[in-house]
This record gives sequence, structure tokens and C-alpha cells, in this order.
Amino acid sequence: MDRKDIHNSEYPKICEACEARHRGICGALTPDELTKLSRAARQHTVQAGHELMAESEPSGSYANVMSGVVKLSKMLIDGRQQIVGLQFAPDFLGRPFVDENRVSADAASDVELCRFPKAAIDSLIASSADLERRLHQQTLKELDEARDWMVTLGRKTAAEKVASFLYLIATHIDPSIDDSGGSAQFDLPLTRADIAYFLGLTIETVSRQLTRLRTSDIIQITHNRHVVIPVLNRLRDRMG
Amino acid sequence: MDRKDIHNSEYPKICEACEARHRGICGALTPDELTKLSRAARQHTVQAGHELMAESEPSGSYANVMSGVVKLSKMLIDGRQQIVGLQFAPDFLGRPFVDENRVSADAASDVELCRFPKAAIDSLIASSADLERRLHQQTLKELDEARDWMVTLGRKTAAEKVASFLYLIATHIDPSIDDSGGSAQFDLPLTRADIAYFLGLTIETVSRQLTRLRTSDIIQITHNRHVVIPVLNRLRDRMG
DNA sequence: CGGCCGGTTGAATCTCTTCAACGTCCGTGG
DNA sequence: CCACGGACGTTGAAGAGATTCAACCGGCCG
Repeated sequence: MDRKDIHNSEYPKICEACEARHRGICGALTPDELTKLSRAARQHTVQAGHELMAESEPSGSYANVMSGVVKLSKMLIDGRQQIVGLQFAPDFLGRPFVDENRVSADAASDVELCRFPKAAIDSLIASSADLERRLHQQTLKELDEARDWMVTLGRKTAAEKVASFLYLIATHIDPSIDDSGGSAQFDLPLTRADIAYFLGLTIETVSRQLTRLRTSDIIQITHNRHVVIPVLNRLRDRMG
Repeated sequence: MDRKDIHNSEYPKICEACEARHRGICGALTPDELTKLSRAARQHTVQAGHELMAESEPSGSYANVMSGVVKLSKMLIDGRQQIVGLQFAPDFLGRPFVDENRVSADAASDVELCRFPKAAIDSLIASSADLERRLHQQTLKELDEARDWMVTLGRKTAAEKVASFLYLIATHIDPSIDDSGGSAQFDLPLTRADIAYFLGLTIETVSRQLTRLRTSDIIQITHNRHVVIPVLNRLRDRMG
């Protein structure tokens, strides 16, 4: 159990500043394992709007999200679309055990990834119970988030949905959030269309509800994307 | 890896007929482990409508669902309710790693459970990678189901939601389903109110949509609960 | 400059909800 | 035995909330 992780120098250089080494799955690895994995890893950037993985298609790699926001979505045959999850750093991207993805993954904003060959992770999973544990816990977290969102989708009004969305983004993006209320500000990583896909609404309804929140002085919006929430608790009151 | 599972006699008697030994989590255990666990296990029945575990409360036990249907639900502070999952035999019930439940669990129909003390499972998880793997996979399955349902909640019409619900129940309950279309019949394990909570609709809308499916000869309903679906593919066509 | 993309706003429409009445089944108690 | 009440379900009419369709605005890129 002694991982000798006192000396930073034992970690590969590219991992040193990486959040995934602390809160992400790489935290489950020994310096040795991490070193081996880092040799197979490749960091790169994907521009907003580009696809990372396609629904119902095998994917040859996993990845850690290092920065930016990834949207996971599903489509009905007639094209209706629903975003079923958002991933932020240092979330793990990809589906262990099966070849086929059940969702498609797209870069909502510009996204930095650290990609691994599927085989590298799969063999690590087989040998490291810690890693499997970490992945299991991320899956449980995603399940919790999915179920929370089901309540939003099934039971909340459009106004409550938009407020819930802004709160979700604020708590995941704004580094200065301390949970005790206060204020927040950030750039929306999603277009109005993406927000609508996430909330099960239309673009127009999202736009109208944002306008309502703005004219009620709950939020300020500049340049279409930059949002200021002076009093988070006033937003929470509108979340249902 | 040799689990010596050729001779049935090596398994505890109460486990012999249990589905969880094959498709459920107990399939990950050696006969020895299973024997120890079975000593701590207690089978019992919970009547429809009774609560199994409360939201936001610690639960001292886990359980396998042996028969019947369990509904997992969440509530908003003002009482609005959403069912976020249904569990059938031989699903595992309970949340590893944390004390607090994130959902409440209620018996939708009469439910037979096989309960285990939390500590018994937790220590098995620590020592058996197979068990953790099995739990991880059940979690992944639940995540897939949750995301599928998010599409239904966010994007489908009331008519499509009800059709999707009937199809879900048919494929999970009717033992004669062979996936290749054909027909199905079963007793609905949920009341109209439960169906509404599951679909993000009102009771009245559910009732009206069931009537529409009935008058369109897609389904037959007798005694309010017994459903016959002569041609499953005709139902699928209405699922969106 | 022109056209496109992302976003906002308005008016008409439609779907689902709300409120209310009614029907059936079933267990209980007079 | 039958009357009563409650749980569950259906149906109708009116209303609210979200969608649809359309026009318009500003910024950006070729």
C-alpha cells in the first residue's frame, strides 16, 4: 500500500500538473504504473463542436478530460437529440468492458484530452483493484448525476430547468465557488442549442427563460456567453 | 480461477434456485464465500407499496431482488416525485462505499428480497475483485438505463413515453419474449400513478394514452392491469 | 459587402395539465 | 346481506405552458 508518492519527481513530467493524478483515475496508480501508462498516453486538443466518440461505434481509446466540457448525447432515429451527461476535468471518458459506446461524445467547448490506448487501460484494470475501484466510483457518480437530472427532465418547469442548468455549470466551472451561497461567474461552455438539448426544451424556450432571469436580476449576461450570478441562493430558490 | 462450480451440492441450499447466483452478483463468489454470505443472508417478502430504503438516510443492509419490481425514486422539496429506476430480479439493491442512499426504494409489486448486512458485503468487496467487477458492471448497466430513460423523459411525447414504458416492462417481465418481435403479455407491476411518476406525466395523461393504444388495437387491457401486446413491433413503431 | 451562425422576440398553435365528475372494485362494519 | 367509503382508474372541459413558425438583430468570416 506504500505508494512512495511523497516525492513528486517520481511521477512522469506530463502528469505532474494534471488534476487526474489527484482527483481522477490516475490517482489509483503507482508511480511505476503511471510511468508506463504515460508513455502510451497522448495529450491533444479538440475544438468545440468536434466529435470525440460516436454512438454505437467501437472506440479504440479512453481519455481523461484535462480541461473544457464534453457533452454525452443520444439520438432518436428521427434525429431528436438529448444530452445525457456533461463531463469536466478530470473525468474519465470511455466505456470499460465493452467495445461499443452507448453515447456519442462531443467537445462542447475546446477540450484538452489525455488519450490512452484501450488495451493499456484494460490490462491495468485487470491488475489493479484500486483502478477498478476508482472507475467504479466515477460510474456511481455519473449514475447519481444522471438520476438527479432525470428529476429535472421529468418534473421541473422550463424556468426551473434553466436555473438548475446555470447552477450546475456554476458549481462545476467557477473555481471560486465555495458552496455557501455567494456569487459566481463563468463563460457558458454550451450554445443555446446545446442547453436546449440538455434540458429537453427548445432553443427559443431557453432563450426566453434566460431573458426572464436577466430581467428579474437573478443573473447578468454579457456577450451572450458570460454569466454573472450575484447571489447564488436567489438562483437556487428558482430551481424547484 | 477454478471455482469448482460443477457440483451444485457445493452451494448453499437457499442459493440453489436463486437467479442471483447466475446472472446476479452472487455469481462472482466462490462456493466458500457464498456459503459464508448465505449464513448472514435473510430472505423475506415486502408487500407492494412498502418502503425498502429511504432517500438521504443510511441503510444498514444490501439486498438482491429475487422477484417483483422495486422502484427507485427521488423527490423535490415541494413533493414532486420522479421514479429514476426500476429494478427486477436478480438486481442488486444498495449503494456500496457510501452510507447514505441517494434514492428511496419502494416495492412496486410484492417483492422478495435476500438481504445482507452491509458489513458482510463490504468486506467481500474488499477481498474479491470479481465481486467488485460484477457490481461495477451492474452500475454501468443502470447508468445505461438511466441515460436511455433521459432521452425518453426529455424528448418523447406522452404517447411515445407510454409505449416505451410498456415495451420496457414487456421485455423485463414477460418470460416468453424472444426479442424478435412476436407478442407479449404481463400484469403491470405499477399503478397508473407510478407510471406517471416514471414518465414525467400526470395520471390522467397516462390513462388517456393507454386508452388510445387500446382503441388503436396496439394493446389489450383487462382488469386494469393485465396487458396483452399482440404484435410487439407495432408498439415499437410508436416509441419514437 | 453579403451571407451565415447564434441568439432574441412575437404570435399562433398544440400538447399536456388541471380541476372536476364519475365508474368500478373491494374490504369493512352495521 | 347490503350499504358505505376509499383506492384506483377513466373521461370531459378549460386553461397554462411550451413549441412552432417567422421575423429580426448583431457579430464574424470569406
